[in-house]
Amino acid sequence: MAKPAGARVNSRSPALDQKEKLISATERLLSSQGLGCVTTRDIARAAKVAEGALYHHFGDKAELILSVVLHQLGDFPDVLQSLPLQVGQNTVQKNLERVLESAFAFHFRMAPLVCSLFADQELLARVRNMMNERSMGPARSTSVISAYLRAEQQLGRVTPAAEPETVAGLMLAASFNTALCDHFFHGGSGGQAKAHRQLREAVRALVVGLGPKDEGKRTREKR
Amino acid sequence: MAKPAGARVNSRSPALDQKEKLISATERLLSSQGLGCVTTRDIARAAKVAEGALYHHFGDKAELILSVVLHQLGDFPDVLQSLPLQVGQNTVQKNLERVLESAFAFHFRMAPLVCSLFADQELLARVRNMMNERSMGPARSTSVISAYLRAEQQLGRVTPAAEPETVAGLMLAASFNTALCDHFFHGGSGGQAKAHRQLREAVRALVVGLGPKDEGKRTREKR
Amino acid sequence: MAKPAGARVNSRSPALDQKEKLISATERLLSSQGLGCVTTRDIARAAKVAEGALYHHFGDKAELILSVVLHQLGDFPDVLQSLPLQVGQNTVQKNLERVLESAFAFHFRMAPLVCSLFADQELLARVRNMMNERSMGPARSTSVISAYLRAEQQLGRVTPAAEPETVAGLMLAASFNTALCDHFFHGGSGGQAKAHRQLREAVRALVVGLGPKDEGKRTREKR
Amino acid sequence: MAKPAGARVNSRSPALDQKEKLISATERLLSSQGLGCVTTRDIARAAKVAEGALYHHFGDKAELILSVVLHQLGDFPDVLQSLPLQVGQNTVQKNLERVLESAFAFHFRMAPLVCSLFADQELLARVRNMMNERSMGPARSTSVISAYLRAEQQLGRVTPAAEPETVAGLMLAASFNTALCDHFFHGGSGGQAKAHRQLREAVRALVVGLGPKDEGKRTREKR
DNA sequence: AATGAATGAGCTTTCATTCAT
DNA sequence: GATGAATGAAAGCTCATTCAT
Repeated sequence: MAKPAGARVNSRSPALDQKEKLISATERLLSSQGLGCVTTRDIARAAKVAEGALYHHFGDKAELILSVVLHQLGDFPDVLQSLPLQVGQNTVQKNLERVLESAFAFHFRMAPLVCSLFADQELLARVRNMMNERSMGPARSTSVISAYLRAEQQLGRVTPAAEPETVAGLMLAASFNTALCDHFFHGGSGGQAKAHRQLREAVRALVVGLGPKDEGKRTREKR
Repeated sequence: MAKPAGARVNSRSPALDQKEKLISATERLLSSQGLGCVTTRDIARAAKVAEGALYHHFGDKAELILSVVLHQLGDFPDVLQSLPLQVGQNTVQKNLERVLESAFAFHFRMAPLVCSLFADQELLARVRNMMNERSMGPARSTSVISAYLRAEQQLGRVTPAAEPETVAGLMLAASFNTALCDHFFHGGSGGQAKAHRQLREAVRALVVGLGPKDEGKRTREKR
Repeated sequence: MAKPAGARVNSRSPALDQKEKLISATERLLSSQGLGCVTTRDIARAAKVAEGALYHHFGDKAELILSVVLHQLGDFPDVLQSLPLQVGQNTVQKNLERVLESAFAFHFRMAPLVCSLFADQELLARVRNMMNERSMGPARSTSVISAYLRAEQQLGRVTPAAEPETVAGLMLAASFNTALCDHFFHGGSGGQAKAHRQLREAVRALVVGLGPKDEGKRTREKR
Repeated sequence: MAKPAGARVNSRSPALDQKEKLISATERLLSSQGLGCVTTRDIARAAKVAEGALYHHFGDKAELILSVVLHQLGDFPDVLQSLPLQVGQNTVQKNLERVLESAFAFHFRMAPLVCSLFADQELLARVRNMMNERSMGPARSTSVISAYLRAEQQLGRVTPAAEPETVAGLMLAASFNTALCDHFFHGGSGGQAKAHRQLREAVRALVVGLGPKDEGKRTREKR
């Protein structure tokens, strides 16, 4: 992701160029064709690179796919970094809605690829290992959100009766599920608007029961 | 043309036998190897059937896969049929927990296959069409659960503030997500117990905010 | 071809029925699809007969094909039988034209099948043997025509300079060639009219040089 | 991308080598086994090339066959180019005999393959299109020969009564027919000598009627 | 490093033939 | 005899991977 100033005027090291071109071409193809139908030839052609070059940068096709998965999975958590700053700001609901919007964008992007890994258990296992080693996975997002919720509990803006981990998990589940269904039933072209509305309602449903005891109604009224 | 009752004691028409053997062998293989890695050869061998037989019973490989998907998807909704009978019985939470247990078993079984359809957009499209024609999909489950919730609202056991559709959706999302993550991160062998606990907590989190206003604590105490 | 009065009211022996149905169905299919694309299943379906029945009547598929070839090849020479009767009648040219018309109809029918035998040298060899054993082949047609020509030479209606065998061969070659080209270049739907005109001209070209010395012009004028 | 002059002494670009090897191996196999029995595996083995290589050079098997057909069909018309130069030389009969000799060699080579195309109507259609686009076909040969005949008519060496087109067509029909029958009835190993004699006689039969009026020894005079 | 022609194992699918009913 | 489900060898074709240039 860092972009070192290249020595050559016109580009970074061609090697890096190629590697990135391969990854982004693969990403593009995967989003339109499905893991099982993308060939190394397609990729090389789309990246405008020789087929053999793929094997300079990646041990095999699976490794390239792995890189793409990593690339896609990598860029989400950053979105969450601003959440802690929102503690006590706006309304809890508004803050959570904003987070879910990002989460959804992320889930919407990565769902087809991540799901299609199930088509190749071996590849899935490799991804699993990789993610375990780097402790990636939804746990991180969950913990950011639940930390936020705990902080709001401290401020009395969320009932202490709520289980932050569970609520966070529910929210992310809703987001991922909505994204997945959109792809599954509408080929990813289904009403994004509808998806967002669903998510807002999910947040509200959760917040309804999370507001400070005597505030329950008000929270709802604010919205 | 006549289909004489088989002379063999132990089986129905061999044709049906073969068809079923093919489907169940495929089901088995798919769950252990992934859609993209299962060949017709594997299937025939596992079903102890000639490779050509596959094409007597199914137009092509995709149609067989489709049958398996249908087979897996088909047996869930029945589980929900008893839910309406529970209205007013036990506690709301207990009833929902029980439903989610079935849902989870179903989701746990079908998630890998359904997800792996994303690896083959063409096949996915066929499944999509099939499901649309038969109006399968999560909408049905959601509506059963939300109908139940509405009934409980009438009885005053669930706060009228709750949006039944949304709550039902959240519950199913939680179930599917838990199942999926279990497969993704633990190869399906991860702690089923842990998954069930998570789901119970999810139900509680939702019920916390859904109990009748002055009962919130009690609901929790009961558990 | 003989049709013995069947014992049963409604049909001849079903076995014969089947055999004929198979042959004529095959004939029909071959004329529209090409030897290499006609499967035993197609044949059985077209003949409304079980696939296995084919093997009661014929040792294998090739034998059925062989029968069809025989059937097609068989019905021509009869057409020529009336030629000897024409000696001295009408004009030579008219008589030859009439013969060529029949020859062409025959050639037009059998050319695609006979030619497609070249796609399977083994089958071709079997046909060859069969034809040799029965001394089938163009030799017979040639000899009928050349006998006719010789007779006309006796009558002075054809110049003695003509080589009857050669002329007969040229005529049949023209007929077969015209039929073949029609199929090859126009899929058999090419102008039949044009083909007939070509053949008439071929006959004339040959007769022009064959007429008795002082009759050459007249022959042509008559036409 | 650059195509360096091969380091190997003995060959052109290996790619060209392969393509040619494939074509000539296919040609060889086709002449001994028949279109319907030659598999891509056979071809690859005979060409000492990997099976996959076939698909680098040709879109599919049919395209390779097409190339072979083109290759066979391509080299004839050149033979005719010298014919115009013979106008007025030698005797008409000698000139025509010489042409027919070449034609026969050509027909003898290509007949089995061209005929076997009838076994696969789809392939036949492709060949038909290809030939139409390039205006190949017997028309060209016919027109060269008939142009020659017309020139000889001008010189008075051929009677003006002859229809050059028709005579040319008859000659080529005789040639093709002779070749075809040789393959059909004698597997291509039948007496070539006999075939040549037949053709010479055919030419004579035609020329008998084509000689100039005052030269033709009667037969010709009359016409 | 970069190329892309070449490889060949392995895929889905077809089809002549068999055989229990 | 008649059936058609079942067989399995073999077909055409694909594609991840290698390697000479």
